[in-house]
Amino acid sequence: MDISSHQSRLLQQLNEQRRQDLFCDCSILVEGKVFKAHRNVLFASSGYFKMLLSQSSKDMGQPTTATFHMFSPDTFMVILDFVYSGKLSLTGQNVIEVMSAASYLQMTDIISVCKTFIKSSLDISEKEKDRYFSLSEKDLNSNGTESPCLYSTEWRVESSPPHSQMNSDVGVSMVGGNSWSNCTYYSASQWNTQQSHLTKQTQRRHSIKKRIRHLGLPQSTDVPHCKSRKLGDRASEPTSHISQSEEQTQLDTEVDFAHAGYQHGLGSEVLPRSLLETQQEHESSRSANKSKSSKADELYANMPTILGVMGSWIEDDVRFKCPFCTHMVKRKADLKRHLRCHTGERPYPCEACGKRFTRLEHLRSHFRTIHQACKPICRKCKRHVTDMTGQVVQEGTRRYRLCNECLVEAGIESIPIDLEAEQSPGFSPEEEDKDSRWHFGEEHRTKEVVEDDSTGLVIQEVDDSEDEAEKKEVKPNIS
DNA sequence: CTGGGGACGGGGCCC
DNA sequence: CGGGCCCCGTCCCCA
Repeated sequence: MDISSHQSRLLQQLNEQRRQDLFCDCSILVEGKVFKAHRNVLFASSGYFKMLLSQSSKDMGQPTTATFHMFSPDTFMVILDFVYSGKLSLTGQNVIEVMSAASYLQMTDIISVCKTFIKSSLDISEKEKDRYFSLSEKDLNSNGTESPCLYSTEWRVESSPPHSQMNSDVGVSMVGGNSWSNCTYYSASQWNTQQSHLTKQTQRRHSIKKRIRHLGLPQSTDVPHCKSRKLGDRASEPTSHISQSEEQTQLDTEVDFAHAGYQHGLGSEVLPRSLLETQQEHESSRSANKSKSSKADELYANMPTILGVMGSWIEDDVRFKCPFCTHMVKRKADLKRHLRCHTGERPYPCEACGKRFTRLEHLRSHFRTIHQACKPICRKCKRHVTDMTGQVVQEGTRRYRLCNECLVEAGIESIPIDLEAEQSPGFSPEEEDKDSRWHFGEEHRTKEVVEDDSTGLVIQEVDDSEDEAEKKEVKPNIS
């Protein structure tokens, strides 16, 4: 015989005990603030605590203390409230940090809710567009500079938490019939309060930024290398580990955010680099075409809404706030650029190596450095070299310069490369189409680098009928 | 293990 | 508004 209310009553009882500090056998220290909780509950709710507490299970009689520095007390309170109530209080400001913390604590339910929250924020933003225009224009017109009634959106999963410290002074109205999606209005004073909260979050931004990189979310970088992530910022934690589930969460999140482009892998698998690069090449073919209607552009198209949600006016200076983090920029275009780090899209693929970039300038810089050997410096002895005193050497798709001495020392007979004929991307698109061996568009030619074992040479194969299957002997492969 | 350098990402801002 | 430059921070590799 099941009594359905038993579970919720049990949870309520535990929550009550926690509030009254009854039978609490675990202390969690977050930036100096102490939270009391029950080991059993934490153990059952978080993979992180499961591991931590099972390691300290020998000391069952002793109270356990855990210390965290990577998220704020407010964030942990949201999570702890969820653990004891099943209710998660998410806002546009805290969702990233809550998700980051949940990722660290290995609480997949929270991560899922955060993902849903973010997705919903994008959906809802569309509906609010018209509303924003009418509001913001009227507000701006009324006094020229200030917006007396900026509004911000906040969402809550279920109702308010038992003792949420957030949003205690805001009015709530329903939006779109979504039972857990509320739109919250701020008066000017309330907005200031919110801004001070934001400022505090901004201070935390740098610490969270690193973690966000780990999440593969906004700051995700260098993904094709599947970099092993540094754990330096976690070294101070009681245990420093990244679980499989966190890894998976990162992947899932990345895929959800950035299905239009750059990916760690698919599903829960971490793909080997070779496969990743193959995928990236496929993606480069597809997404380069689609880059103009990319995720960032979609977000950008919704920008008025987002700005309505997040914009603020500081010292007569309009600034634009990113809906996904605390970053603010002065120009809309900068926000558009910034959004790419959230969507994960990299519209600029390097045709030489398949690596993709968020900006054309990064691609150019990469191409000059890696594939054009533009630096007149001997890679070995670091001396300055000229065309007379050194040569360009190719190693795979990578080119660099060696001085004549180092060339001899390495036993390489270099074959000069006409770098002038190989324009880097974007310098002169028309010329590029005619002359360059490596292209940064995607569909024109396919290039293969073939290693000839018999000669030890790297052959670049350019698939272009007009070039009569030009096989170009490039350089000795010195690897 | 550590420091230096290279590669890259991202922000500010000028043109 | 996009392109581009400069600067800084981070990560990784290597000596």
